[in-house]
Amino acid sequence: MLEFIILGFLMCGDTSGYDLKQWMTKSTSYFFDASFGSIYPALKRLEDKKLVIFNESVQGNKYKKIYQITKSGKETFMKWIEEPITFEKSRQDHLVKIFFYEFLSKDKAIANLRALIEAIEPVVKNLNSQKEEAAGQYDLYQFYYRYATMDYGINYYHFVINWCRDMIKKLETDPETDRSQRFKIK
Amino acid sequence: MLEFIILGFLMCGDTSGYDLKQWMTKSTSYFFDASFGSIYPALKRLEDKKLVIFNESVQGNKYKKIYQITKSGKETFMKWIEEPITFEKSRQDHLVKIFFYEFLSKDKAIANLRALIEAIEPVVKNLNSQKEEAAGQYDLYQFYYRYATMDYGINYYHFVINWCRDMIKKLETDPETDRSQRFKIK
DNA sequence: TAGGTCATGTAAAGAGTTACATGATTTT
DNA sequence: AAAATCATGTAACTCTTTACATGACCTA
Repeated sequence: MLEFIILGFLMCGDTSGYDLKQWMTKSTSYFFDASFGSIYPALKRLEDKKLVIFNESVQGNKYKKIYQITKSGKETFMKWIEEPITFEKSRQDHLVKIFFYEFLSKDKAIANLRALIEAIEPVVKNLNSQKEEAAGQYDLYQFYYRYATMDYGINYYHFVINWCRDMIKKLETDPETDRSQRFKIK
Repeated sequence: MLEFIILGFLMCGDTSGYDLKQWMTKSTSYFFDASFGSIYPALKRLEDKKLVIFNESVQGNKYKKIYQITKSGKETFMKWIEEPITFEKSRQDHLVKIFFYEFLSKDKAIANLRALIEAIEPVVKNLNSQKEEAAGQYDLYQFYYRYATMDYGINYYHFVINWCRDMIKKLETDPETDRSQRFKIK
């Protein structure tokens, strides 16, 4: 997966491993991210397979490896992008604890759900400002799909926040939902 | 994470490694799943830490290890469940290809988006019937949170499907969105 | 001149899946 | 009698992060 994403970014223009990470942080990190510890070895593998080449850019004593996609790399990428999208159930770690919230007191459940909302809110704000920034810089038509994935991200976060809010509301109005007493450790 | 989920299931009652997997498939697989290759070693680790114990259940020549949570296991679980929910950006693999769909022809993009919808639809249907099944068997109040997470799943899938439909509609009505010609391999 | 950022890379550890091995029991 | 399912377990592999190492450049 990571190797294809790198090829995708290189389809858009030559860049370094370091900058690749910056691009990911700015544009894909809300649905896909990678650390330097996986990016650099991935570039090495792509180089071994001759899907990318690099040119050393030296400025003073500072050097940079500028990677470029090869013809074979472009073909590999196009083959991948044309294939059907495989739908994998994605892990939603925040649901795991909530699934077992029957064991938590209602007050604590509400407090933790509120804290979750507060943890998500800055992420949406960040994504919103990224979208606005992108709107000023790029052509809406050419980057149609990127805008769409950003909208996906924003709406997905809103969905999670609204689901939490709904839950809090129901917990606050229904006096029957605290069953945690049953499970007190004896 | 897996170890805590196992403790959570054992909080609800004694069970075997095999049945643990069945429970996960039925109730958490749309946001968390694990294979036997991770469940059995996890049970072993929990046993080493004395958070669970097991009793051998022998019926004829067939044996089963029935695991039970210990007092220390319950305390470990309760400590975990009370902690704030950490929000991690979750990988949404289906977005990765779409992010780069500027390189795909509009026709192929639409076809692949339609295929994605068709891949998600049976998953929603499955989750819907699970929810109905659960509604008949369990107390709505006691399993309030489980219903809520199922609703999350169903609504999340609907969200993805609607986002894809919206995209298809926009692609079909707007003649400007096919820019893939630019990127043909020379 | 100290601390932050730029820039690349590696080693170890973590968390998981896939594939296999084993053998009993149940279904067709 | 064969095939599917029940039931446990291990070994190899994959993919990833974290932590570290190195060194240059930039800014307060």
